Amino acid sequence: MPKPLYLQIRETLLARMADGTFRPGQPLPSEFALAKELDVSQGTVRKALDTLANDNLVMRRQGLGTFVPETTTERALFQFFRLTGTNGESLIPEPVSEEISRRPAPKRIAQRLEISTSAPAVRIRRVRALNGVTSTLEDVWLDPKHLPLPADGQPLPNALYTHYQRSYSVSIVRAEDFISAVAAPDHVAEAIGIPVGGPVLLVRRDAFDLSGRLAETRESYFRTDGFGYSVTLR
Amino acid sequence: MPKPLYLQIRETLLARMADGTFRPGQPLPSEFALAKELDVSQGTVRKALDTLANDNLVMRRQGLGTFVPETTTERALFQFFRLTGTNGESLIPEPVSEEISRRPAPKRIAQRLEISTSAPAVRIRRVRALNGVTSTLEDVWLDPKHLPLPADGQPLPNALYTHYQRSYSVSIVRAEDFISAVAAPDHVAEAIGIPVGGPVLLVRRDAFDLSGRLAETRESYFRTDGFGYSVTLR
DNA sequence: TAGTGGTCTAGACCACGCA
DNA sequence: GCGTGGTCTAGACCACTAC
Repeated sequence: MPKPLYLQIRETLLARMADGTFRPGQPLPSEFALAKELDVSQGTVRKALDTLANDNLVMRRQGLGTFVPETTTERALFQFFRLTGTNGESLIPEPVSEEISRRPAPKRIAQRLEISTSAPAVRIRRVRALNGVTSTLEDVWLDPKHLPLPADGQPLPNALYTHYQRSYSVSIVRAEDFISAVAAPDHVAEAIGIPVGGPVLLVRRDAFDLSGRLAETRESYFRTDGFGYSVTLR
Repeated sequence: MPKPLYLQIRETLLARMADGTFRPGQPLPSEFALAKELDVSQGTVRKALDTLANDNLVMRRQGLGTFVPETTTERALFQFFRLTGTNGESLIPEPVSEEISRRPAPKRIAQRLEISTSAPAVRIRRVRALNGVTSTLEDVWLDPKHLPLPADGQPLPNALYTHYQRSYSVSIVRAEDFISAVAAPDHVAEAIGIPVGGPVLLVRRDAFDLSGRLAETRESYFRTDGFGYSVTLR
């Protein structure tokens, strides 16, 4: 019992995005061109493209074409940065400091990255501000075999996802967040200017690329006076 | 410049769900029947139904029909209860205590419900347990003109949304959560057995019905040792 | 067997962006 | 004016459910 045609087409198109045949920012061939090449009707190609557009995996613009989305800074912020002000206004994080190191990952991180605790992993520790107030410390962990990351000392873009895509052709398309409240550890409290043990939001995030592979895992601490994590369920 | 036909059909069908012409648990007329009645092609009705199904506003089952979803307990838990264990397992809240009262709402609540701070509102204060551990206290606030709610002393179902639908034909279809970390206030700490001032997750939720109207607002405190709020972004 | 939604096709016309 | 995606239609056949 094979999958429906349009889902097979979807997989084909996704594979071409993952392997670089279709590149971010570039248009896909037109519906008719794809239909002819893949030997199905234009309506079936359309249905495949519709499901992809629905998952934010392509962007369609009438009169222009169907595009592989670029992980622009705006897009990364809009799609994946869920912190808003108390009234729902969006916020833009401003860099305060960052530090890249290579070190063995703690067990819980190593497990998520599926690497050994003795192998060195890349850790990016960033402190950022919201509305001018230093309010977040986050540790991003990467498997260097997958995302080697730049030499130390080189400044990172504010939006890492943009950088993954441009430098390594890794497009982040899905993130799973696990949110809890914890007492601020010493280094967090110091970095973001709150009392040790004060309540902070801890967001553990696993981010996945086009092929469904885990690309990074991060742990972000936020002070939440004046803002919070917003999400809509339907 | 009128809306596309299929969106007009969508609105028509939504209106019929909101006004009770189509009732929860009941099937809609078939695609062909709707097409004939509304004088459009079956494909257009299908497209309207597809968008509704995509938003979880109808449920389609091949060979059976298209149904107005019932807010079953399972559905309410699956769709709107985002607390999971550390490894992502779903959790089922068990009632510990509840107390219904009518009282003026604090200003921030009154503003969200769009009622006056002097008018009495309904407050449901519930304490619930997860995995046998008392871990959440939540205050649900209602506008009695919209959802009068049962006489005191009468037990409430564990899932309020089910009750709203059965007793008042109010179907909750969308919720907006705003999540922060706070120091546990006295009454929360006492209720869920943690130290006063310890970190707890505070989830403020606005829940909306089929017609887009705010049906309730709630503030839930959770201790997050052993579980957390899970969400997937794409 | 009858009726439902699911897939697939084919073709017409519209709205938009651009040269 | 041309090519793109967006809407709408019509009809064929498949897969599932109920009786």
